[in-house]
Amino acid sequence: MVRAKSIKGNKAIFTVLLLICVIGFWLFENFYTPATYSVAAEGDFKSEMSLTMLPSSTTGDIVAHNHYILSYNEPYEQAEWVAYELKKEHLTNDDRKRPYFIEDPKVKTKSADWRNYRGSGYDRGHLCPAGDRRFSEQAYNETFYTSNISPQDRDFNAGVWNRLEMQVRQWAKRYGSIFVVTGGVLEDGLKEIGEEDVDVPNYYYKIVAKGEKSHLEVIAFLIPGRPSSKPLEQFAVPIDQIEKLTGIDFFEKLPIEITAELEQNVNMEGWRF
DNA sequence: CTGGTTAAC
DNA sequence: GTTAACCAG
Repeated sequence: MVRAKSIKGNKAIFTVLLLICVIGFWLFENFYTPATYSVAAEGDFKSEMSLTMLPSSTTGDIVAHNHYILSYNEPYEQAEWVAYELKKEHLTNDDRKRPYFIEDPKVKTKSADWRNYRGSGYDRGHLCPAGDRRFSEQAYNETFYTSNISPQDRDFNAGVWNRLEMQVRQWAKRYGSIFVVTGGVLEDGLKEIGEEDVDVPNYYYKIVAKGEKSHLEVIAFLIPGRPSSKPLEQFAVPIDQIEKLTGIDFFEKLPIEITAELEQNVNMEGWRF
């Protein structure tokens, strides 16, 4: 009978579709890997320094890569901070091929596409500098996630900001090991670029720490995202000022007795420029 | 070092 | 769309 036959036919088609779904899912699970530079084996965030000195996250979206950690702020389409330890041994001149900027596979909300920056007039400015992570291909490539960049004025990035990054490398070379936290000041009313509305910070900050937990030495910088030929010293500010602007608590895991005075003052002794 | 632009595949 | 070579501050 015609009707029975058609039901049978539908059943067969349904079975085939189901099989395709099952096989497809199996293939996806077993062979699909998202674009990533991550390598499970590498990673050096077991160190006490990194764990005890991480800032607070205003978003809760903390992502740990093998050689730096960040807190992503989705509405601004960039990290609110990026933190990493810079050791003397990290400083190398290894020649590396610049990879493509890709979405950070570990940011659940998806980090901004690099095309937001195209034609915007702004640089894709690294937060964790590529120049600090040249010691391995993995470390270098990791800095090319779009979660690690922020729109920066060309002459700011290649100028005063680059000078600060070079100074930080000098400090690492001189003092052995330092801890760095950096980001743009994310606030209301910022200019936005691209289809995803990536915010353009007006200010960038960088906090550098060295020494033992008990007597930490910290210096903080707040620099407008414009070209400047002023000496870096003139941009030093108390950490408190950056905390008020960003809402981030930079040494929340350390005892208040240690951090209170540390954060209220600018102490440049112990930091040779 | 910090990057962008261009042209060829 | 990707990549390598070249260019600029």
